[in-house]
Amino acid sequence: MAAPHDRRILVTSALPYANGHIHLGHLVEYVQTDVFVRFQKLRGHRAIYLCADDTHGTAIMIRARGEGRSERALVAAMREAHLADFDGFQIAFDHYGSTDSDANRRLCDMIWSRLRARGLVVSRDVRQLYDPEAGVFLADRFVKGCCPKCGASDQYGDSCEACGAAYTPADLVEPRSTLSGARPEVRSAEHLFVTLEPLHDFLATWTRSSGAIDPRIANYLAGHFLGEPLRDWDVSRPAPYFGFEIPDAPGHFWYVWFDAPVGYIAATEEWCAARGETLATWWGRGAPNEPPAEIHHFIGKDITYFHTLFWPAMLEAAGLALPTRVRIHGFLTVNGQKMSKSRGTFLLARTYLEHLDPGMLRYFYAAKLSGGIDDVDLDLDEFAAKVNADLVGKVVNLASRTARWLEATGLSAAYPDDGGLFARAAADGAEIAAAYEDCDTARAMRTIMLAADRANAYVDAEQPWKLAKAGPASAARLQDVASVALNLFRQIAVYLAPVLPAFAAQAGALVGGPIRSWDESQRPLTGSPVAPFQPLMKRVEKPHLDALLAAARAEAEREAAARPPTPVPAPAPPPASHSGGPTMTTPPTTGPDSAEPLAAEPLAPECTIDDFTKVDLRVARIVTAEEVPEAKKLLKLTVSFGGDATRTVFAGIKGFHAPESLVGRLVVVVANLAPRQMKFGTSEGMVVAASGAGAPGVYLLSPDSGALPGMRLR
RNA sequence: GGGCCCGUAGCUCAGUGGUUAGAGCAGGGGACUCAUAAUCCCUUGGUCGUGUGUUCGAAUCACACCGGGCCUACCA
Repeated sequence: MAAPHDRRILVTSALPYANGHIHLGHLVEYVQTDVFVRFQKLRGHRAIYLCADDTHGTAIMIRARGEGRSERALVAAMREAHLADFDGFQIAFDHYGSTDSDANRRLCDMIWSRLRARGLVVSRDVRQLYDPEAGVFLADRFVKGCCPKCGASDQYGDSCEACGAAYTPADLVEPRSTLSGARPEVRSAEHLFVTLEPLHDFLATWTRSSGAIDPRIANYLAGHFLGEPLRDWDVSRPAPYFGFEIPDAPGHFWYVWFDAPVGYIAATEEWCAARGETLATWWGRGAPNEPPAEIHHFIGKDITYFHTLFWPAMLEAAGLALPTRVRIHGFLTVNGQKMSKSRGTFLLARTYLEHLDPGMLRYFYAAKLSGGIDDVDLDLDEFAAKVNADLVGKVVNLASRTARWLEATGLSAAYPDDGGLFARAAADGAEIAAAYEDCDTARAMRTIMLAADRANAYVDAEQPWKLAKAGPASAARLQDVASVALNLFRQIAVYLAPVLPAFAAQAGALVGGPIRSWDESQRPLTGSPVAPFQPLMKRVEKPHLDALLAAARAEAEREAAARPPTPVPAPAPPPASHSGGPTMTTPPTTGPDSAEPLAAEPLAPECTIDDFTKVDLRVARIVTAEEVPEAKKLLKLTVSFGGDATRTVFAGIKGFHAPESLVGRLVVVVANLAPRQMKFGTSEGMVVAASGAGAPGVYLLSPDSGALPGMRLR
């Protein structure tokens, strides 16, 4: 290890695929990585945390097609969602790129030409199933048919779930494309391969002796891949493919797994460009006066061989720095089982954020992760018990039971005799730091909680509440006791800061200011003012967990309902009895409102007041309302903003509101919406209405009586 | 079928050759009342999966078996 403050540490998490939202399983890795990076920064090292969206490949292409938009539109939308989720969980990337970037294209090109120059690229024809209707080659999972061994129907192209037989898609009986239903044909196409066998010795040595990977993994690789000649790696896909076209092989695109890890470097380059640094500082192999940077990859066990064989092979061939360490973790289970949509345990990041504090999950993961590849189980009862006992009962309690006595006086001017408690916990810092360094956060958390236990015992023994009642004679002693307790509290907050950044900030606001350095755990504070105590964390209660699971289940059901590949028929118009207006369909509510509508449609990402004011909402009066006979859902309305300002608006409320009942009533209109040419005329605005899960219908909004057309909503 | 990991108190785990095996949570009893029914003290609870070895000494090492998990499969 380099001198303590001389380390340059580049850290990555695996790139999330732009085909889906972030869930709690992903977050095991991002939390683990973020904790590691925050720890390194707190220790004063130069650490950067880089990640990116993984955007290319067939799955994205197919999904974009299905949604009737471009791949880039899909990818851009998913990026926003990913970033909002990460932000919610306090995952602090130094840069978050995309594999669909200019930097990535250039770097892929660079690495590719170096592979070419070393003669590692070979070309060969591959016979693959082709969907003549969709016009694409089919990956194994896009083909279904009957198992050639046992005849089971509806099996995927690689293996049979019924009898376990393995085969190739071409072996399937009565194969069909899951994209179009067409019968695939076998076609031959040229593919480009990276031949890895020339790097066999290098990989055998590197996996075994570089220290980058756990010996157990090295053994697995040795047995599984390195015990025989390495197979060539197929890195190209014929058009059409969403990705980068290979410059010296027109019509061929780099396979998504080729350009994905290069995204680590591309993100670094973008980060460097923004700060005037050079890429070689991080991915170069070092110089006499500049040793190479440390590179730490955090990944899940499912992508082990990409990161321990292909990736180092690419880096070696390209003359770039090799990973210092590949950290492999297991999967997440919930209540002891795989996350399951039908059980309601498929928990999306944003669903969690709507119900619970992200810090609690960060702590729970930290308390569970010990650096190994075992799966992590999120048992919700255990989660609640652990978070409540440790964070609320022990740590937060320390401040909440003593801070009030120091609001007036601040901390004692000299650190009082505490029987060696602070010094002991300060000495524990070395062990805690070693555990963090090792990604054994479970050990770190255990050690920290022991300090919290000792601190609470101290408070009990000193009985500051009695000192408080004893009056001025005991004031100095009271201040001393509380000063010790708050110092021990802040010391713990420093140790927990990598895991609980928001909590650490609040602790700093209470006493001592922002926590900037690990060293702050080594010296007690004296004389500092103490702010009024604010609640730092709420206990997890059963209803919170029940609501979370209910929301997850509702989400899964909503998604399942939206999934059928055949176009969903337009909803049939409801019975005419619904058309009398909003009052008829809304029974008075007595008990608590259902959680269903919100659960089914989680809140959108946060926006600013500026975002909101871009939308000009006005009160308007409906002047005319008429049926559009050919339209299934639309009514044609003329609305007035007062005076002679009127607009023609098509509103999707047919069947829920009789036209004649609408004339004269006040509604809310998006007044500055861009005009939209529709089949039946131009719509010059949008009438605001509510709809969602839990009840059918579309509900118009009405202002309180007295509002005038043209008034703005704000 | 093969490989790897795990099996310690009701639960989650620490302890990996050396005094009567530990912690947190849960259970029981008590104290306190400052604190988010939080905290503190005492306490119940384990033939350390089973068996056989190695050793002066085994939860810890070896072998076999039983049970669980992960990975991978007519190739390690």
